[in-house]
Amino acid sequence: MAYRETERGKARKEKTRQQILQATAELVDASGFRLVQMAQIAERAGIAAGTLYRYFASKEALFADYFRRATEQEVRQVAAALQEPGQSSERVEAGLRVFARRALLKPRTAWALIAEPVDPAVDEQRLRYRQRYARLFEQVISFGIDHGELPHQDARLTSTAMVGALAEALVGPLAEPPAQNETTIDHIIAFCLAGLTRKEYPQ
Amino acid sequence: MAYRETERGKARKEKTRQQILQATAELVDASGFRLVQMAQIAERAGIAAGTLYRYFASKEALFADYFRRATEQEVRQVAAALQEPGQSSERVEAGLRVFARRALLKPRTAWALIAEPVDPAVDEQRLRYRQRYARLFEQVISFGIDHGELPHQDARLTSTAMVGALAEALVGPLAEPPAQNETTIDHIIAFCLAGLTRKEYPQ
DNA sequence: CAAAGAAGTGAATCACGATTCATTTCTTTG
DNA sequence: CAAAGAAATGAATCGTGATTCACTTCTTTG
Repeated sequence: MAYRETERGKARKEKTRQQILQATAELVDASGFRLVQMAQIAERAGIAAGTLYRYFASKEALFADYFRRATEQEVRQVAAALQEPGQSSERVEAGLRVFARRALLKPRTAWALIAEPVDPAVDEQRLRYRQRYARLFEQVISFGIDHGELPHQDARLTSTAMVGALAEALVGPLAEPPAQNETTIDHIIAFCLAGLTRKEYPQ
Repeated sequence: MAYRETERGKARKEKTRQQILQATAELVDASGFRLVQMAQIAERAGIAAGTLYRYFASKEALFADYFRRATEQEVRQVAAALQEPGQSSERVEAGLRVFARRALLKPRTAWALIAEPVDPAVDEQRLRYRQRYARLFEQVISFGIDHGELPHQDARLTSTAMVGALAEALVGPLAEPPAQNETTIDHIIAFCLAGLTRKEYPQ
C-alpha cells in the first residue's frame, strides 16, 4: 500500500486554500473583481495556474467563495454593533458607523462587495449579503417603531436608502479619497439619522 | 469626375448613425452594457457588423457616445426641474422626483448609467455625468444655505447621499420591481428631504 | 451610361484569458 | 527505498466576441 490522505496533508491543502483566498482578497482590493485574472491569483499565491482548479471548480466558484467569506465578516461586525444596548436610533447609528468605517478601510473591496457587477454565482451571494444587511437594520428599525422610539415608516425602504447613501458618499465615483475621514462619516450618518427619525411621512 | 459627398448622402449617414444609437439604447435597456454585443447592435440596426466601424471607431467609442447623449437628456430634465420657482427644498424635491421617475421608467438604463461598471472611456463620461448632477443639486442647496432656507451643511455630501439613496432604493438589487411606484418615490424623497433640512449637525 | 469613389458586407482573424491535461514532482506507506 | 497514489505544473487548447479587410454594391457626376 501507499499514499493515503493524512492530517498533515490535509493541513497543507488547507493552507494553500487560504493562500488562494488571501491572494484573491488582495487583488480584489487592488482592482475589483473584473480585472483580477486567475493567472495573477496563482502567481500571488505562489502556485501554478492549473493548481487553482484543484481547489476551486472555476473562477466563478472561487469568487463566490471569497465573496461569501468576506461578506460574512462584514455582516458579523455590523450585527454586533446593532446589538449594543441603547435606543433604536443609537443602535442604527452604531451599525452605520461600523459599516462606514470598514468601507473606508478598504474602499475598493467595499465597492466590489457592494456595487461592482459580477457573474451570476457571485451576484447571488451579493443578493444574500444585501438581504442580510437589510434584515439586520430592518429588525432594529421595526423594533424601534413598535416601541415608539421611531416614527412609523417602511423599515426596509429606510434601511435600503441608508445603505445607498453611505455607499455612494463613501465609495462612489464622486467620493474622492482625500475627503473621506471621520468627519465625512459623521455628516453622512447625520443625514441618515434625520431620515430615520423624521416626523412627517407621505400618506 | 465622380462621387463627392452630397447633402442627401450626409442625411442618409446621419440616419444610420441614429439607428445605431437607437439600437444601442434598446439593447442597453434590455440588459445593460456588459451583455450587449456589437453583432446584436448591427443586427437590430439593420446593418452588417463591419458597418458599425464606419461610424464608430470601437465598441468603447460607441458606448461612450451613447452614454454621453443619454446622460445629457437626463441632466437636462433634472436641471429644468431644479430651475422651477420655489423654496430651495421644494426645488430639490422636484429635481429628485424627476430623477426618480425617469429611473423607474427605464430601470435597466438607469442602472447602466448610474452604477454598472464599464470601460474606461465610458467611465470617464460617467464621472462627468455624476459631477454635473452633483453640481446641479449643490447649486440649489448652496443657494438655500446662503439665503437661510436650509441649514448649514456640506452641499456636495448631501447631494451625493441623496443620489445614492435614490439609486439604491429604486434600481439597486433589493429594489423589487413590483414594489416600485409613486408611493415608493414619495417615501424615499421624504427620507432625503429630512436629511436635507435636518437641524443638528456634527461639529 | 461609364468611371470614380464611397459605403456596406460578413467571413476570417485576432486578442484575451479561462480551463484542460499529459507529464513531473512530491508524500505516504510497508 | 520502491511502489502507489496524490498533488502540482504550465504549455497548449478552447471559447468568446471585437475587429479587420478583400470584395461587392451603391451613388454621384460628366
